[in-house]
Amino acid sequence: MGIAERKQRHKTDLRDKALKVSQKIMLNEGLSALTIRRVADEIEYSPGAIYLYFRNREEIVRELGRLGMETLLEYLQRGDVAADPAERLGVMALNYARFASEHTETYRLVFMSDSETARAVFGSGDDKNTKGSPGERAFHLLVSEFTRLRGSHADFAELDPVRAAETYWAHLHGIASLKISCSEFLKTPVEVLVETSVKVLLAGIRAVDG
Amino acid sequence: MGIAERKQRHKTDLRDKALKVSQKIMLNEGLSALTIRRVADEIEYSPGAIYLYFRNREEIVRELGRLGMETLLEYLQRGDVAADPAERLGVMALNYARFASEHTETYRLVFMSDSETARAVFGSGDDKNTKGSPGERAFHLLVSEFTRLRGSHADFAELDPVRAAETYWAHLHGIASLKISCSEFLKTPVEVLVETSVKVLLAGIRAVDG
DNA sequence: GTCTATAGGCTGATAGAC
DNA sequence: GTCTATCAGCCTATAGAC
Repeated sequence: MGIAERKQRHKTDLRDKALKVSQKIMLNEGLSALTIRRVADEIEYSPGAIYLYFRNREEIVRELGRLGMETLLEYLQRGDVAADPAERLGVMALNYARFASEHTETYRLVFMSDSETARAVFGSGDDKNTKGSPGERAFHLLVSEFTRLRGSHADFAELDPVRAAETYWAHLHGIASLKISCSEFLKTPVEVLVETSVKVLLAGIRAVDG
Repeated sequence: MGIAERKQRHKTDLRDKALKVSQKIMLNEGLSALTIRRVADEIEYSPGAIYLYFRNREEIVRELGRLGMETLLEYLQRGDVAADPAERLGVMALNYARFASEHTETYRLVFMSDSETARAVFGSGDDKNTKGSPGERAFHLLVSEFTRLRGSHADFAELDPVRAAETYWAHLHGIASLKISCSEFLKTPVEVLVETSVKVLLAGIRAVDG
């Protein structure tokens, strides 16, 4: 079956290559610069050939979103260096903001465009993956950290982990996305905003739910 | 000069008419359905005629954003019914979320697209308007409310109004925009999220800055 | 089977007739 | 001031060459 395998390999190679140049185009020139013709040019094939590997442009974009969410997951998991749950939440918050600033177009694609894109990233992706989509796993990281926080600090005994994670996420997303779309009007630097917000949120959750 | 005035009136009438149908199209079918041809059809003129009243499609979109921000300003000013600064901040938060859910496309346009749109709305708009752009005035409402809060409650004596307003805004924007782009994955209803967030933020600010 | 070339239908924007 | 005709660009999708 060497020939069939070689052909299959050739096919996935070309698909991967197309995805890589798509990622490069999005990073350097923004999502709107990502056109079928452009991708085809870049990998030196005709526009029509792209449709052998992707159903349409949307599928390329969705794939880029999924890849981006895996990167975000990696960023968040780096928070594991800290020992204390509260401290870990702080590190995760900074890493979240760092991801948004280092992968602006990806962040915009996943979290700031229409719900369909988000659904593709959060909704059950591969059938094989029993752990859920990258997006779900990223959110679960937050939830489990709040669960640990509840267990380790008496002040947080009454905290609802899912509710707290959503509040936390919403706040971080607010900072990250305002920085992207209204940067001139956020006078405070993002890092400062994130760090004070982490303090404020944890203190507030302790005072309200504790 | 009656003739010139009549012509001028006719011109502004047509421009207003074009803006109104544009607003309607954006509301009902989304911004992507707003095309020059579509607007022209609706007001029963040829596509080329649109360019007599607007430099290009971008100018129509910008105008829609500016009009939307004036509406947001009205929503926020309804918070004045409450007597207490903290209570007013709560009402403003709910009205902010309500604006986002009732004017989703406008909200997305102003706060979730590229910085250029935001700049058009926040940046100094009309030369005549000494009070600043609608966006700046909306933000100023928040700042002055936090200033009043600082003056009226000893617990908030050390609060930085601008910093607090940015934190507050970021959080509200986070909730509103996640609801728009990732609605399936916010399990908690927006109103609940906003109300608990207001409590958490005020308690947190009091604990940290107070 | 794989890929090229091209058709057909959108879009924004402009030049020139009337 | 308005319209028609048109350009250039994007997209999807497919017939047919190799």
